[in-house]
Amino acid sequence: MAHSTRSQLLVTARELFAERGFYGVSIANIATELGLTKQALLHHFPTKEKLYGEVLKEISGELEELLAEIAASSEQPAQRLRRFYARLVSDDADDAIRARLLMRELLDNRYRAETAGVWRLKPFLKSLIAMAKEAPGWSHATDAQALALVYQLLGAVNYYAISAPTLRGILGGPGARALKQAFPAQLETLVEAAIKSPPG
Amino acid sequence: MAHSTRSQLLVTARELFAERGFYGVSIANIATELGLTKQALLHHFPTKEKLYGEVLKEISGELEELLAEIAASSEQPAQRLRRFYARLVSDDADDAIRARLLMRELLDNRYRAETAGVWRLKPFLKSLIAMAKEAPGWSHATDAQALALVYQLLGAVNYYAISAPTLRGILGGPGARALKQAFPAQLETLVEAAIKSPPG
DNA sequence: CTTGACACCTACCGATTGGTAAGTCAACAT
DNA sequence: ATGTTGACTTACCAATCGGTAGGTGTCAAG
Repeated sequence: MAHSTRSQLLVTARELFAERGFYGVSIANIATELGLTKQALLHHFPTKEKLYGEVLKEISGELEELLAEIAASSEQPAQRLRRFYARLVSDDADDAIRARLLMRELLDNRYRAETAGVWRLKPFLKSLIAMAKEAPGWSHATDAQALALVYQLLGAVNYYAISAPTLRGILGGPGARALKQAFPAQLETLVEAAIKSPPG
Repeated sequence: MAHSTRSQLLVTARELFAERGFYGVSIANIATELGLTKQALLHHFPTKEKLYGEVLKEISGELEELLAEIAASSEQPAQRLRRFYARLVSDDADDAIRARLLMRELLDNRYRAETAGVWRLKPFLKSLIAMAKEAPGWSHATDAQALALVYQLLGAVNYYAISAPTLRGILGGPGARALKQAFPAQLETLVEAAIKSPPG
C-alpha cells in the first residue's frame, strides 16, 4: 500500500508541517492538497496531534537508520563522521524537508514535549557521541565535550539546510549556487579541523 | 517612554513570537499578557503582520549594531570572529529569544519574504564575510567560501542556542549544565580550527 | 441477497482567529 | 467651559479552527 491515501497524507503532512509549522497548517489544508475533505483525514488519523506525531516518528526512524548504516561501515571514525555530515547536506529535497521539520520541532517542543515522544532523538545523539569519541585524540574527552562537538557540526549543517530560500533571496540565484557549490568542501574542512582539535 | 505600552507590547510580542511562532500566537495572547485587550494592541499596531515586522526590524538593528561594535575594535581579525561568535552564545536570555525568533524567521520567510524586509540580514552577512576574508590565509578565498565558513559557524552557535529546552529534556539538568559549561571552549576551538584551515 | 467493513462525504458544533465600528474616559490646550 | 487627542473599552463581524454526528456509496464475504 505504498500509495495508499494514508501514506499520501503522511507525505503531504510532512511537507506542509515543514514549510509552515504545526500551527501554520490546518488539517483541511493537508486534506485538500490531495483533493479530500478534512474528515477523510480524520478518518485515518484521530487528531491533528496524532498525525503530527506519526510524521515525527517516521523521521526519527529514518535518522536512526541513516546513522546505523554509517556506524556499521568499516571506515575510520573520522571518515565516518565526515561522511555522515556530508550526507545530511545532500541536495535531496526530502532531506531539506526533514531538516526543516526537525528544526521546527526543536523550537516548538517545549510546548508539546512529552506528548509526541520527542526524546527519540536521544539514542541518535548517544550514537553520535560514541562515534566522536572513537576518533583519535577524543577518547579522553567527556561526554559533554563530545556532544558540544557533534552538536556544533549538526548546527553547521542544519542551519544551512533550512536557509536555502532565504539565502537565494539575499544572494540571488548565482550567489546561492556558488555557495551551494562551495559549502560541501568547506564543511568537510570544518569537520576535519574540528576532529583534529580535541579538547584538553 | 522606555516603558510605554507600545514598547512593552513589542517586548512581549518578541518573546511570544520566539516561543510559539507567528501562527502560534494570537494578538489577544500578546495583549492579555499585559492585561489589555487585543484592541489596545491594534490601537498601537494596525495589523499583526506590522507588529511582527517591527519586532523583526528591531532585531536586525541589534544584530548589525553588535557586529559593527566588534568590527570597530582594534583586535586581530581571527580574534574578532572568535569574540563575535562567543558573544552570540552568551547566557543572556534575550540573546536566546533573539536566536529563536531569527531561526523561525529563517524557516517561515518563504511565505512572508518581501513583506517584512527580511533581506535586512544581507548587510549583516556582508560584514561577516568581509571580516572573515581579513583573516590570515583567507584573503584569496571566494565570497562563497567565506560565506560557507561564517554560515557554518553561525549555524553551530544558533542551533545550540535554540536547543536549550530540548537538550534539558534529553540530557536532564546535570547533563545540560555540563554541556553548557563545555560548549564555549569547544566553540572557540571550532572557530579557531576553521579559520586556520583556509580553502585551496 | 444481505451484511458489514471501509473510505469518504455533508452538515454541523463551539471556540478562536484577525479585524472593524463606535464608543468612553482622562489629560491637556485654548 | 470647550474642544482635541490619545489610550483604551465593549460589541460585533465573517472566516477558520479542530472535531463530532450521521450519513452514502463501494466492495468483498457469507
